[in-house]
Amino acid sequence: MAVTIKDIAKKTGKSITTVSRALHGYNDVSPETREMVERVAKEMGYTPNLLAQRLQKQRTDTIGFILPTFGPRFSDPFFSEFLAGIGSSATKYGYDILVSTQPPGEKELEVYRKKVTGRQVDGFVLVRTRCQDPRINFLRESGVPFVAFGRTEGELDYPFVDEDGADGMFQLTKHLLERGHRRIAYITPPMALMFARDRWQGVKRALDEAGVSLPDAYLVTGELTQRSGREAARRLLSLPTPPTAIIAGNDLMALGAMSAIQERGLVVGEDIAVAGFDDIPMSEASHPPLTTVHQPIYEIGQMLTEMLIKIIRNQPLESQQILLRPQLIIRQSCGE
Amino acid sequence: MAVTIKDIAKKTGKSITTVSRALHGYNDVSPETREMVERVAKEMGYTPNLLAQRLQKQRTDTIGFILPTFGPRFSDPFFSEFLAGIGSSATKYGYDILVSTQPPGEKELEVYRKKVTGRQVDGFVLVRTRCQDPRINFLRESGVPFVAFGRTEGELDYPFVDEDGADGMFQLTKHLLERGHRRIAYITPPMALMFARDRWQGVKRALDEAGVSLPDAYLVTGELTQRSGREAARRLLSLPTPPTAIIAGNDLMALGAMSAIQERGLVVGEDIAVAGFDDIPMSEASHPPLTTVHQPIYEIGQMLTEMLIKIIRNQPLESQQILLRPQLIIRQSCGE
DNA sequence: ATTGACAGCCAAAACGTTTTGGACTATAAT
DNA sequence: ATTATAGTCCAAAACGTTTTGGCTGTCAAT
Repeated sequence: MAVTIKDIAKKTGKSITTVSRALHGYNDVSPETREMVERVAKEMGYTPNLLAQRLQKQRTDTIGFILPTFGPRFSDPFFSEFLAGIGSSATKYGYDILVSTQPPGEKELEVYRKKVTGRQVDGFVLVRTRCQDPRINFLRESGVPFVAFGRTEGELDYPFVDEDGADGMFQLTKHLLERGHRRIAYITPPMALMFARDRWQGVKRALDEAGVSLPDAYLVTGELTQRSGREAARRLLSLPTPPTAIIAGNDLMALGAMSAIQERGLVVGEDIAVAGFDDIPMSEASHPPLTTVHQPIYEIGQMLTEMLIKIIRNQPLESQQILLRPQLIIRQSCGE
Repeated sequence: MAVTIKDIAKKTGKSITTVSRALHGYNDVSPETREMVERVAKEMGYTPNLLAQRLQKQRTDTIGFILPTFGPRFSDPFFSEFLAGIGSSATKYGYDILVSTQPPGEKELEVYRKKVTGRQVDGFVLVRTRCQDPRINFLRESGVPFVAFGRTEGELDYPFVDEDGADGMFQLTKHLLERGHRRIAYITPPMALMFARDRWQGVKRALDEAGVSLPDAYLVTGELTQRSGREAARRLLSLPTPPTAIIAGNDLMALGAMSAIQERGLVVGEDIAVAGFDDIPMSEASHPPLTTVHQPIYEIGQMLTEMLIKIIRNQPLESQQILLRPQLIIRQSCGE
């Protein structure tokens, strides 16, 4: 069926060794032979069998990326942008991306292990790090190259890119405090996620410094989706003394919160302020446009991939831990 | 480094043949041997080298999916949901997904070709079909298994799943007509995309049947993003006689259009109606919630993947072409 | 005439599996 | 005592590459 190096050897009358070497620019084949081999290869439509190549070379030129899907309707714009970033760098360096979907939990590590020992990938891009992240321990111990988007608690001896969520939320919360808000509520992602804890630290610090307290009822947990943001906001709005400002741990939940406010007939930005984190494209187009903290997802995907490839290739890394300074994006959802 | 079948053979004192057969449930190995092999394999942490396995078996258990990325900020919630659907079925049947990013154009087919002849994938899931789609011609001719989300012009002799966009838009447009709208504008995706043409047919037919004409200036093209939807809507609103209703070819553009309307101080659903297509999660949470046509992206991803796997395995397909009947979702963006 | 250097070529091993086509032993049937 | 049968086992080939460690012939220098 598919044409192999053997077919070319037969056609050209050379050995398969010579064909292989001719195609790879070795200098122990004569120019005429090389030219002939190349011509025949092209004529016959030869493409190397990557499986065989990889088996022999003991590397896969493939990067693993495991999507932490929760439930069926999984539609986080975050991931398509991130994946596009990974893809752009991967393509640039001739790598493929092997994607699996696997919810966090029991079988998770097994998937990672299988991909590694099964020689399917050369390394991993991790995403959504948890405070105690078994994946990181596992990969660190087994010596598999990996990079992470996000940090963990404990020792940070692995390569990562992260945005300083504490600083971002600090800026954002301060912005709200400066605008006079004192009853500020926070919708947090599950605290097991490292960035959730991080962002919460930022909120907390800003409030503490201003001497503002946040009652227990003002701290609610959402699942990162619009739907859960809306439900969380509904609860907040039903409190005896509802907040005058709601900060959400990500934009999707902030947008959900906006819709909960609007369904009550209140005006976001006037009656109540809303802010998010991520600056997904949607946030610019919402009504009112959402005040948020920018995160360059696409670029982070690119950076991580390039770092990973360097690690795989044993090339030096100029900086193996990158903490990005967040940028506050002020729009109208917290008032004019 | 990694433990191979050979190591197990050495340890157990059996041949590699026997080890292989023991691990695969052949009945020509004694129960004791089988048990011993299995125990040792587990002890040593054996995982088969998938590269070797695949090279030998001449199949890859991998599905190819090539993301048609346009430009750097590529953040379409559509794709993460679709990918999650593919992933769920792929995992179920033990397949992996190989993802590449590649904009439509010159080098596109080369990527497909390389993945096939390089034995990286057993088949493809195609997405965003174009009216004249070179990918389909190529795959059809080379006999590679594939399934497509969407149809093309010309002969439809390949397996696909699609939602009847013409019917969906027909229903939607009729809904607007029934509500008294006569000045209806349409923001279309690029007409080279099959679903764009399809949906436009539906709009057109509804208008024709009602004897309503759509002036040239009311038909504008967007690039499927919020940003382009907003820009298109701005143009429409600046017309001497602006439309009273705007239909967008997808939800993202509809949401962009809503923001253009709101930035003019107009009220969506009262001053002007807006409708979209897709029913992405965002549409439910927008303000006002968007009237749209539902598309079960996740399920479509699943269906396509299962179809593809059946084709790869030469199993019969109960129906190889599926056209889904769309469901109109009426919310508030076209009035109460 | 020998030696050395070099250009051009190739057989065979290796990567880790699965499968083919037996071989061997013990027991049962003739 | 021979022949079948069944139960275990295995050597070798195959999948398509790359790499190792040669070999052969030519030419120039000694």
